[in-house]
Amino acid sequence: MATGPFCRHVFIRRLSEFQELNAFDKRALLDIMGPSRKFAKRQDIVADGSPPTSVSIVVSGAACRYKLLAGGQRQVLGFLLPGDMAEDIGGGLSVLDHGVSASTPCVVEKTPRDEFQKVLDAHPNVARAVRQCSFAQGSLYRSWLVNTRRRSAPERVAYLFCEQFVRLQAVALAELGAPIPLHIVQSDLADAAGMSVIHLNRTLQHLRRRELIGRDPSKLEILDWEGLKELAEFDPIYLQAQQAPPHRPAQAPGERKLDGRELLASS
Amino acid sequence: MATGPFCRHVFIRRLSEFQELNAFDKRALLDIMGPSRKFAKRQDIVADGSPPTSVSIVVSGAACRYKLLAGGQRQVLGFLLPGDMAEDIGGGLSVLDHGVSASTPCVVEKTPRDEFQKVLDAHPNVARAVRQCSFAQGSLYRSWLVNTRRRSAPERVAYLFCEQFVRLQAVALAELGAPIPLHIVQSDLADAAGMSVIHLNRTLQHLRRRELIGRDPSKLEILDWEGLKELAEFDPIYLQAQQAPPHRPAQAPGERKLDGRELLASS
DNA sequence: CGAGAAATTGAGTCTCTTCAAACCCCGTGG
DNA sequence: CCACGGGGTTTGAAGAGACTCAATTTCTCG
Repeated sequence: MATGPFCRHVFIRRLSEFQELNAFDKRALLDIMGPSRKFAKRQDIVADGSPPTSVSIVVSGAACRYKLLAGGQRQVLGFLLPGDMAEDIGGGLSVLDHGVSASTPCVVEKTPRDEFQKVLDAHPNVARAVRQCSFAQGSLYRSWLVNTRRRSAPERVAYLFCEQFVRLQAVALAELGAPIPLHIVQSDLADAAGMSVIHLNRTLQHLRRRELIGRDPSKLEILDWEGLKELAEFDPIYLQAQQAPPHRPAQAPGERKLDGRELLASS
Repeated sequence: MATGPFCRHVFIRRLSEFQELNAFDKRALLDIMGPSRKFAKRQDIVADGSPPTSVSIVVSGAACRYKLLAGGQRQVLGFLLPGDMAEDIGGGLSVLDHGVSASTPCVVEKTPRDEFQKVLDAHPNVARAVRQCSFAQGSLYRSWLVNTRRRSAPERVAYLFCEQFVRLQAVALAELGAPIPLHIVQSDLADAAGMSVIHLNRTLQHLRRRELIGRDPSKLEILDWEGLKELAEFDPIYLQAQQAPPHRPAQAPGERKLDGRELLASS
């Protein structure tokens, strides 16, 4: 049964990290999920300036939010991993203020925004979960803001790696010791860290020389997690979701809380 | 009557920009509003690392979100104007990831977080409005992220001025032609623009020489709005709230929509 | 009127950028 | 099988912007 505690849908798993959902909540969400669609590397999942008529949920692969500037520069605003939503549900803007494109091949589900809105109105638990998601986003933005402006190039890059690793770990896509198949090109990384490709390259060499990361440019291998965290002043608190606090509306019979172990195991 | 269309509470006016609220919604909000409290300039309204047990709403004055770094540096993450909320309501974090302090003397209302949560669960309109507020926050963070990393010092500062002006205008605290009594010290501005005070000072002189802003350091006088916008590549779309779209639940009798003119006039 | 805070100026240094070019890996077509 | 080509990566060198340290002036308020 799709609404059981081991629900496989990555989006519902994500929401459940923030807020316990009952069977009706899950059912309602599953009912409105759109068909899944594939996106090739570099393809836009949602274009900057398009009207937000749907909500896109990344099911697999990685994507990035970005903004192009007049000078042709590109700033990456964040990465999306499985379970993340691309658009704000019911955001006030009539058009999107940034684009989202696939960093690796992606599978995405698009749901009409109105359907989603209805579920939110009818299901306070879901509304809470989405609210918390959006606050978590805010927290992420804040950390990027600090990181991007206040740290040196090596620290900035180290920070990105730390964050990426922890987030990947949370969706069971990475673990310490194993190299992470990050198919992100240096120019993407440079756009995220806000520096030129040349400087990014030199920065990577610096991190390699300090034996913090591996030498293979095609993947990310963390050699010294503690050292990387220390260099980046990385503190993962801001990434941690409150562990699904119990809640007000009647709980559906047979439901129980997922613990972290199960969440990872079921993916 | 406090719940009428000309409701004077700045927070309800703010929410109404995003989402039309009925009399019950407004009543419920007014009922839980905490007592107002004064904060002196520089005083913490909420401290970094404190548990988010309440929701603080700025009623008058200006405040800023900030984060202190290990090196003693401070990054300002955004400014709060009347009607803004300091904490995320029901964010997943067990402690705040940043502090909020008064930039000018402030009046703030603190409401217990749980009360707020209950209103959100029971009032989908309010939930929508808050959701949209939080998305608007996200939009603001994104623009800061771009601004902070991709623009030169004069552009960055010009951008901050543009944004501040438009936001102040939205709450009827500023208008073109009149100098704005911005009691923000240069060190705050420097922390927001992410540069040293010295460099900020030189940047201001640069903007003055170009006759974009006035020479008085104690207030912000915009001499050439168009020029400032152009320099900053400033596009205010991201600040615009959708103009209170009509909505689903039954509208309370006697209620009608506020238009922008009335909103400003009633403040 | 004095003291401290805020704003301003000067000088030297370093990070990061830009421009330019070489390199390397890998898939393609001759 | 190998030259060709192109994206991605790496290297070199010069210059601009921003930072730090240090000192001076101006403002503001008790």
